[in-house]
Amino acid sequence: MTISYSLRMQDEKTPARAGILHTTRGDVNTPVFMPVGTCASVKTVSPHELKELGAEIILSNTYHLYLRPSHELVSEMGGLHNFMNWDRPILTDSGGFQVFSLADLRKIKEDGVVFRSHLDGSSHLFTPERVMEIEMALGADIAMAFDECAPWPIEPKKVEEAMLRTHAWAKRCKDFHNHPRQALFGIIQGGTIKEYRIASARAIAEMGFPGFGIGGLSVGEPKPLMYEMLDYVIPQLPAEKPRYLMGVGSPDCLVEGVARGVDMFDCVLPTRIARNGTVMVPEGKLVIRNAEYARDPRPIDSRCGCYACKNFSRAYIRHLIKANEVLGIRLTTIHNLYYLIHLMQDIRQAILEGRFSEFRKDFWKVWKG
RNA sequence: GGAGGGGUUCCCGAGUGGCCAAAGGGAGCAGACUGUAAAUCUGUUGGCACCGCCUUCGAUGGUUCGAAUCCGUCCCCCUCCA
Repeated sequence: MTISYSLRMQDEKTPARAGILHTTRGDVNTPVFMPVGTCASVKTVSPHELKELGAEIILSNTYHLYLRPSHELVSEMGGLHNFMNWDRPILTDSGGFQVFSLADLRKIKEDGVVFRSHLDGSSHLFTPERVMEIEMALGADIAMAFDECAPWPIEPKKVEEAMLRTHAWAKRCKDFHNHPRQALFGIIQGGTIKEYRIASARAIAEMGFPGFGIGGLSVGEPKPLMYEMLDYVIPQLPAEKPRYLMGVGSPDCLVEGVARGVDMFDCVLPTRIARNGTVMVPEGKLVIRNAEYARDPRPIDSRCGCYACKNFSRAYIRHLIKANEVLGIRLTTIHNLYYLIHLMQDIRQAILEGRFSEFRKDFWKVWKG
């Protein structure tokens, strides 16, 4: 077994749980938030800083690294960890999300997906087998199966097609994958249809992956609908394996995801909104670029222990953002990542101490959205 | 002193009789952002009693049904020649 999950504490009132994900590159405490480094870099922050922020595992992307600099080059440079100088666990997404996000540049076929490169227009066929080759070459600790992330809203027929294709591809990924030090996670689809979600969870669970991605959510559907889907999916999954809610990362969704039994999350939200001048605070978000903070001497959040909050005022950070100084987006990125990583630490602690429900209640008392 | 060019809405800058409250860019203000084609994108930026009216294109006086656009005078800036 390349990866295993051990449960430390199961919440009594909810499916929430705290555990440890054991990988060949070390343990990861769950529930965990994984910062996203699509192109082998968590935008604006160094691996050293990521560690200081408390990041235990990060995400990278098969499709983007395949296009540039190419998986062969990464492999030649000693694999992804060596290439980017990150010695903790890495999870690579398969390119399944790009089936959704680059919808105008791809064509789905039964055998795989033909992408037209956004870099130079060239065509690239992504089959499950090809994706496995690329992910094995990159050498992350966890690889994701190649799936079809469907948009929302969409006709039920299309949801079913995407789901069945994802199942077929998951099987092909599993049959092809043979990296000795890399775990392969399957991905559950099924849109926002209860029957499909349950069927997909069962089908993927049956294939015996060491962990499960819950995909196709957080693509525009209302949050309550996403929560509802989690309520259907999680009970179908084996308790001894980790569950990963893909692409979810707003604080409220993290709390509610954990409350439903999710162990892992990733999201570009904290890093992206940071670059666009917004920071996360317990009340929700604070648009630091707005004029009301021009003369605000306070830190982003006086309760926060991050480097930005320990050293700089809102006025200064706003100035940096407005002036397009890179330090500005670095500080907001550092703050947002710190906030989410520490939110997860707090959640873990609450679960371990048997007070998760109170924690959740307190979170919602403060949260304004 | 002579010759030429120019002064446009916060800034740069287009417009040379009506379709002009005036292109475009910048700056400003606000919104969006959830497995990253994103330091991106969208909206907005004279006033108001806002499907209409008022004020604005250096100043002022004219021509005209109608002027940022044409004419007179004045003010200011730039280039070249003395």
